Amino acid sequence: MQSKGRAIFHVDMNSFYASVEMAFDPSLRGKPLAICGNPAERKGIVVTSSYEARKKGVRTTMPLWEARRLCPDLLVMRPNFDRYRKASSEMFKLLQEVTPIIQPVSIDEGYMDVTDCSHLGSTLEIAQKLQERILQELDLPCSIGIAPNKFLAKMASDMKKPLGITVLRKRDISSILWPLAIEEMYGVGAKTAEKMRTLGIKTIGDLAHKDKYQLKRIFGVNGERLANRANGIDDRPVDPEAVHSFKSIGSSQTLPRDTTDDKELDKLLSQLSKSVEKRMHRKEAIAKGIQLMIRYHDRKTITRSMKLQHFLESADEVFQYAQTLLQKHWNGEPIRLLGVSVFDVAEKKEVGKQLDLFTYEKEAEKEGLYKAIDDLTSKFGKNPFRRVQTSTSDEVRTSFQKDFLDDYKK
DNA sequence: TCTGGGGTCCTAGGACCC
DNA sequence: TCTGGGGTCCTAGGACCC
Repeated sequence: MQSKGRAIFHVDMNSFYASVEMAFDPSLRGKPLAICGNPAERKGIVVTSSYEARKKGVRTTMPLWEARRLCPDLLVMRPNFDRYRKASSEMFKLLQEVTPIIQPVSIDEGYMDVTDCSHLGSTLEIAQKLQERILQELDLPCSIGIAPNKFLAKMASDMKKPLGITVLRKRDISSILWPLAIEEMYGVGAKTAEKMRTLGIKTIGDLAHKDKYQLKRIFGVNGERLANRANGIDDRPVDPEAVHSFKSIGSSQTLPRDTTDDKELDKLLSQLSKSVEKRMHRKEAIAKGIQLMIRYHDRKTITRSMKLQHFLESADEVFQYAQTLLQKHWNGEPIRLLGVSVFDVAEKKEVGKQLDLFTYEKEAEKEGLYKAIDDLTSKFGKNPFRRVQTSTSDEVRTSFQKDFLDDYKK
C-alpha cells in the first residue's frame, strides 16, 4: 500500500493560551504568566502557563495557591476562549496553505500529511517555513514533529520546546524513542505506567521488547496497540473529516459551594442545558441520548443516561430530561458538580429525511406523548419499541408505534 | 482548606434474539 | 426436559488526552 512511506507533521502550539495573551499584549512577554479559573468559584487551577512560570515549577492543573507559592510574582489571567478560538483558526489557515490533508486534534495541535508536498521543498524546509510563518504572522511559537506516522510525529513534537523541529525516522527509534521513560509515552497515563512498572517495563524500549500476547492479555487491545507504537508501527491516516464528527456534546460546572438546594441545582441544570443547546445549534446537530453527571462532595462521580425515542434539540427538552435523571438518581448528598451532555449525535440535515418517515413520531411529538413513552420505558426498564427496532423495517416500526400510541391514548 | 472542563475510546455485565 | 453459544444493544465506569 504505502510503498514509499509517509511524511507526517504534528504541529503543537507552545503554551498556547499564554502565548496568545502575549501576542495580544506584548507587555506580558518574558513574564511568568498563568491562565487560571476563578479560585473564588473553586476553579483556581492552572490551565496553561508561560515558560517563565514553568521554570519556577508551575504546572498545568496545579492549584493557583500552589503556583503562587512557587512563583510569587506570577501574573494571573482568566481565559479568553474567543480569543484562543480566533488564533487557532488563523493558525490552521496557515497549515491549510501547505496541504488540505490536515486533522485538527484540539484547539492548539493538529496533524498534516505532507507526503505529496515535495514540490514545496524537503520536509524539513516545509516545517521551517511553516514554523517561521506562524511566528511572524501570528506571533505564536510552535513545535513540529516530523515522522513516518502520527504516533512518532506526536512524540517528536514533544522533544524540543519551544520552537523546536524534530525529525524522528524509523531508524532513530532505538536510539531516540526507546530510552524514554514509559511515562513519556503518548497513551500511557498514570495507571498504565504504574501497572507497567510492576511488570518491569521502565522505558518505551522495554515495552517494545515485551511479548505482545502477554501485553494483550493484561491490557486488552490497548496493550497490543501500545506495543506496536513502541515499535514505531501506526497506520492511522491523517483524516481531515474527523473534525466534523462528534460523538457527544456536553457542558459541566463546579458549584461555588457543595449544595443540596433544589433551586440552586435546577438553576445550574438550566444553564448547562442552554449551553448544550447553543453548541448543538452551532454545530447543526441533534441528538438521541442524554446523560447527567453528578459529582458529590467527596468527588465520587456517577453518570446516568437515557436513550430516547426522538431527537433532542431545545434547551427546554434537554433540561426536562436532565431534571428527571437528577430526581431519579441523586442520593441526597451534597453535590459539587453537575454535567449535562447529549450523545448519539447526528447532523440535522442528514436526519431530516428519516424524520419524515416517522409520521407518528412527529405526531406524537406534537402531542407531547414522548415524555409518556420515555416514562414507560424507564418504568419497565426496557424499551417498548426494542423488538421492532432491532429486527424489522421502518414500516413495521411505524405501524407498531401507531398501535402503541393508539393504545396509550385510550 | 488541592484537584476545571472539553472530549474519545474501551470494557464489562445484563437483556434479549436466533 | 434440559441446555449452548454467537451476536447486538444498552448502561455505567474508567483511562487517557488537551
